[in-house]
Amino acid sequence: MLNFSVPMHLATWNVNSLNIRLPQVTAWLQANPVDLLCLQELKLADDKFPAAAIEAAGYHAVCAGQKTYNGVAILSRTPGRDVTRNIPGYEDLQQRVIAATYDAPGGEIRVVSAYCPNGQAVGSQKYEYKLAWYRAFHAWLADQLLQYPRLAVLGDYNIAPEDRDVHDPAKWEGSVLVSEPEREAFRGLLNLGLADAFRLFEQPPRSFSWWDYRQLGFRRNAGLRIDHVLLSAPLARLCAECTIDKTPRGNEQPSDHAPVVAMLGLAA
DNA sequence: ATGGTCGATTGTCGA
Repeated sequence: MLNFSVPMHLATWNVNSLNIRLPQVTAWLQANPVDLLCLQELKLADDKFPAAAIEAAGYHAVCAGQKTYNGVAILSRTPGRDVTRNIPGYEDLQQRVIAATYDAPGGEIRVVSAYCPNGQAVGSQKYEYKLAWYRAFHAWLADQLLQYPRLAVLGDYNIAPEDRDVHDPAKWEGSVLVSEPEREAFRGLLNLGLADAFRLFEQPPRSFSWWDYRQLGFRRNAGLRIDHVLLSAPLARLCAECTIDKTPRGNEQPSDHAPVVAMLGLAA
């Protein structure tokens, strides 16, 4: 018996303003024709979403935007359905979550694009908001997993899960993006049965997805790995590769984040 | 040395 496998590429990229980064997004898609791209930090309202340019690039899109801050989208080769915006039941004016369902070989896949709160500083109000938001996110993902066994949650988690995800763990110890309560929140998602796709494979040491614009962060590789692809067990079993594409971080006028790409080998 | 750079906005905040 022959077993056919169809590759499906899923990606996530915090673009830090889709207005500024649109040409880089379409150029990246041309060079990396992924099946699905989750975007974060659009920083534009829904009526300003560049739908025509995205369609011209060959992608459908669903988005949950707002002026100035936050905003998420999912670009896809095939249209999404059953779109969910925000975390149901969690009152929040900040547009941080969008989810949709996609047809794929072997059955439908549920995809979440998330821009998790930054938290600003440990002990701040924004930090407390971050931890509360993560509790709501956790509960909702538990429910999503019951409805959708094939679940992929991609985005900017604003958490570096382990010290090997930090360029200078001593310097960062205990600070926001790295603190133990945040890492505990991240591990809580893994304990739902989600796998960090990047860590399913051997990876180059000092692999990061975000570098501060200041202090020549990228040139010094002074970064953090805070952008993640989490996969439910049925998808994790099919995951054959997960990589960070540092190329666009070297562009002129880059986003401070790099895209993360996961490849699934789906049964035809 | 407590800054530094971006983006959205036009003061200053958020990251």
